[in-house]
Amino acid sequence: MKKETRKEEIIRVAAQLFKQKGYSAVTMRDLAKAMDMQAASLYNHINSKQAILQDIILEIAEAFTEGMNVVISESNSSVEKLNALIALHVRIAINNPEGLAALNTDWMHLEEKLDYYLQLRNDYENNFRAIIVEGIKNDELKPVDVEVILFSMLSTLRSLYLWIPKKDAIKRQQLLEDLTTVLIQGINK
Amino acid sequence: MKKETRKEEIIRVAAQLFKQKGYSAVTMRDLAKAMDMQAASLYNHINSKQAILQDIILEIAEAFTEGMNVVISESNSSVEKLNALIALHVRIAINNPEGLAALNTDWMHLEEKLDYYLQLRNDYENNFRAIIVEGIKNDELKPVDVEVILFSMLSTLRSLYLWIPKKDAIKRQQLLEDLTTVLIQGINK
DNA sequence: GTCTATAGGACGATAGAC
DNA sequence: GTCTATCGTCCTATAGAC
Repeated sequence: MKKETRKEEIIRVAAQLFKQKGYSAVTMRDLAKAMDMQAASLYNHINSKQAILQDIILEIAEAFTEGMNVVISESNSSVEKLNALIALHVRIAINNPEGLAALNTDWMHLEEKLDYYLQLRNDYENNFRAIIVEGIKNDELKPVDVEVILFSMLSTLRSLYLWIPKKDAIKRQQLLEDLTTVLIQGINK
Repeated sequence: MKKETRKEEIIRVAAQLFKQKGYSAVTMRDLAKAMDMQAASLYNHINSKQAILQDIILEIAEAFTEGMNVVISESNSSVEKLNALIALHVRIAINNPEGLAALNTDWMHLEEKLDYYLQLRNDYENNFRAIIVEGIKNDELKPVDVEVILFSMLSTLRSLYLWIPKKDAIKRQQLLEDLTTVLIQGINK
């Protein structure tokens, strides 16, 4: 494990604050206070507040894109692909819940990089949708409206960052199994 | 239908802006521009920016509390209660998607009313959890971890405001039926 | 790499004329 | 009920000393 640079530390602490209050409500003075330094000193490590947001969001968005490509190329059945996507979301949510919070709630405050982010998100959703369509076509999934399935799964998976931090390590292992059951098999007996 | 007062109009337009950029990023000058008036003039109708947020969020939070009380007193089986809760969320999301956005993403910017809001939300979640526990106990639901079921259902239902506006009226009627299938029966064939 | 000082502008909100 | 003018504060970011 490489030692964390000062810049990485600032970005990590910023993500924590963004999760609590949102990007717009966090000031550089707030961030400086949490880092135990003066606001002006932050600018020796980062270029702007906006650049911090870009770092946080784009790193995760690109991890999802990469993960999706692996799932598409390596998994076989549609249900297998959906299982792999659930695992992808759980893994990223455990690794970086604060960054995911920023991605989910503050993406609209991206400036130059907004279009790039929206393109990544759109591609991801289209790939997710195609897997569901395929699953219905080959009779693996119930013939429910594709958009409703997509919406329900993505809503749950995108909210994981809110719940993961409340679970201890043991329960997190169980989470993946239970979540797969609920999302794929339903809760009705 | 009563005619909309100027105050109600301001609050409605504010909710639209809050949904787009979040409470902190919307300025009174933004709101004034959307209302086609000067920022100072807003203060003849509302007391403060904070008071607008309170109006939007607490009205919806209280509607959920009232809806939950009706569900608990009127429905019989656990699955029936869950069906009624899904319908409650769909109804409120259709009526006021902008207000729901503020409730979901800007509740932490409530000041004096924050504790009251958190109490309502906590009571609501406890009632929801009790219904799931009851359903597992009387063998209506699969014995999956209660928190995972609660998390999955609430995540989907709380995100409805993002998807409802994208659907036309016909598809909205279908939404309730499909959503119930997905959330209760699962998607696996 | 951190500090003090501050530029230059935007913020929420009020005063008072009409 | 809306306007113009403005107050006092806070914002992001830079300059320059150490």
